Amino acid sequence: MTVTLADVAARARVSPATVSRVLNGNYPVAASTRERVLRAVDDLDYVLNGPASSLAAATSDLVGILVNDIADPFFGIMAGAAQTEIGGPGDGSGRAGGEKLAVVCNTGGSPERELTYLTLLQRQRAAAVVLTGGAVEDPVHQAAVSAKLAKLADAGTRVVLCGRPPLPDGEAVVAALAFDNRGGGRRLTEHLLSLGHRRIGYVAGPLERTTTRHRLEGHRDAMRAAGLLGGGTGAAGRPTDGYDEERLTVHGPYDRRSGYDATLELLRREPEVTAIVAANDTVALGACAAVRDRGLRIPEDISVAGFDDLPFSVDAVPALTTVRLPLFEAGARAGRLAMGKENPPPGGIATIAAELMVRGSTAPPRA
Amino acid sequence: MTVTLADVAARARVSPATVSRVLNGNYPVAASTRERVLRAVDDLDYVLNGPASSLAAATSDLVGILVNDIADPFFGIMAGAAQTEIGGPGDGSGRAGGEKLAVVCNTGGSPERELTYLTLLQRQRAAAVVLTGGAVEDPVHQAAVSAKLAKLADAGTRVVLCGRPPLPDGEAVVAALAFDNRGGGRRLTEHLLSLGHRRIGYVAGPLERTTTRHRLEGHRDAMRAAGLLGGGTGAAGRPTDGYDEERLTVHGPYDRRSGYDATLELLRREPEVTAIVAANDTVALGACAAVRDRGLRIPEDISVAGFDDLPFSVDAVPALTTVRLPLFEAGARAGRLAMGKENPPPGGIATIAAELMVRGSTAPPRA
DNA sequence: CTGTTAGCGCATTCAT
DNA sequence: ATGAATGCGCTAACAG
Repeated sequence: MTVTLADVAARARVSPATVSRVLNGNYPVAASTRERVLRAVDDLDYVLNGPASSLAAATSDLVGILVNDIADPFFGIMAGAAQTEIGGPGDGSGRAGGEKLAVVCNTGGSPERELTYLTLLQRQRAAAVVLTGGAVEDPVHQAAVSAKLAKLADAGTRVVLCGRPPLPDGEAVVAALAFDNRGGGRRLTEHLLSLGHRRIGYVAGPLERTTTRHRLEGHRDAMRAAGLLGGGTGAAGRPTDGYDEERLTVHGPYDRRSGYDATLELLRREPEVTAIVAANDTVALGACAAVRDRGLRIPEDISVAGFDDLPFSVDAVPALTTVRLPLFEAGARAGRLAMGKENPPPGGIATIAAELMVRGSTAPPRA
Repeated sequence: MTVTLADVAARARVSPATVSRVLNGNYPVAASTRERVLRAVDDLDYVLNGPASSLAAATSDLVGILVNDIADPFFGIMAGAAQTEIGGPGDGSGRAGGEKLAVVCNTGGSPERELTYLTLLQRQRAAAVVLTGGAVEDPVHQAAVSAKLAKLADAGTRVVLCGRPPLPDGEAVVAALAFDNRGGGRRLTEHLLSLGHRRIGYVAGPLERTTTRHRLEGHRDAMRAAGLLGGGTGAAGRPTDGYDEERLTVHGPYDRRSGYDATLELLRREPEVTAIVAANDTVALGACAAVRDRGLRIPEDISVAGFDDLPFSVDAVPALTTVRLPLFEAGARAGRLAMGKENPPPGGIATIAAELMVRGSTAPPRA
């Protein structure tokens, strides 16, 4: 019923092997016979059987891109950029030549689903896998992921990390592109400190996420350097200077609502807060709404800052002070790395700079 | 080197067929032998070979979700919702049982890439395909897509449309979930008219897109009913009542920048405009920025409205008047339809209602 | 309930 | 430059 390679071969009066060769283009074929074959393909409307092809070749043209939340532009931008590099521009014929099938898989931030997708990709003998965004820090899960990635790499799958810190045992990955979340977080808080803020509330992301931790650490680095914090991360705790960091930190998911609720909570705990730093721009938007609903002005009464510099942040009112991450560039680079179109950075690890964007949502505190 | 089903069979002292049966669970197997097989699978760390399995079974567990722009939450929300229904909750084992691999493919709005992805999915013998968002109206391309979908359906792939109008020849699709873009557009403009607006600028989406056309038609329906428009779509043109619709309509992509630029252009063409209707919320955000940059207030000087009611719209300042589309619900339903978990609507077509959300960005024009 | 037997459709040796 | 033959790893009848 369905037309196969043999049918094409028969119609073109060549052997199946020859058809295979022109389709894959990895082998010299006389121009005339190629023409004949191609015509037969079109005549018969033949479409290669992917599974059969993958079985015989022991590899597929599938490339998986894992994201934590597909509804979040943070991931959408990276994934889209990666897909651009992987899928190729398309030849316009719709015939789908040597293209890779770049597909994005939404883990929803769930470790189980991440593992499941990885297994599914492994099962499909994926050509490459790109993991985007922060990792869950649970040691058991991390070990499981590392083991899975090692197996994937072993089977010839190229593994690339984008916006995620390198693996403890980085041998399995082609490259890791990590954002400088810590440095960005530090510079953002330094900016607030330089404006004169001292009581700064922090709406952090979900617990046990590398992104959350690094941004928060950057914030606390800056606070500590300003003498506003007691014992630092991992250091022996000594009494804090007037208020403790835990009280001014609230954790929650990376969404608008979390920013809203957490900000109300911070305002309740510490009415004297003059600035709110949010885990990311989406959270910051929620924070802004909460501040306004409490009848306070931004930035006159309270400064608010975000992270990522998503496209909508510049249109917020007032425009959001934030930390810019080159999401598109990083995603595109990850895509090229996954395709072997670009050489990995030295040591397989690259840290991507984060740039402070000062805009209207931050200003000196009231006297 | 790589462990196969036969290895598992040998270790469990059963036949390969039995292993296959426990793995697929579609066949009665004694509990004791199942245990034995499962243990062997774990011991050997066996992972099913997807291509081989798909080849033999003549179907794969891949489900494709096509989106126009993965960086746009409009698509991200639908795709994420669909994926939730398709991927299943994950069994937590990471072993990946009878799961489907829901993957999203980003066409970037390009007809060629859409076709390419469809071919790739066809090649993979995908179990189902979900097409989201508006379609390109070019007849040649539409015919090509229809033909491709017919072939997919023919090969047993379930095709579902989500947020896209039904195909002319709808036989190929399981179901089409269409948004009532026209009705939503009409009600939005009626709202503005009822506030007293008469000179309304329209920032439309890209040309030749169903979504663009339907929303614009709804707008013009309302304008015409109010006697503010000349000859309508397809009707014989008669002189318009004071100004022509073309002059108050600017087309552009569905992005922030388009909204910004188009709004400046509208303001230049017709300084007396009292309201701007944008193709969607993202565009509306750009429009707001342009209005402000021109020194005008929202909504006192100019009202602005969007479409979709994306999560950030309620946090805009002032909150955006818009038309709410139940993106998540629609995506989830499309996912269930694709999995055959839900019965198609009568005739395979369902129109999904759009709800007007009146918020702070619209108000009566100045006297 | 379990084993045996045949392919699924293609890529790839090895010849020629 | 092309053809012939082999097997990739699994599922699906069919037996039993």
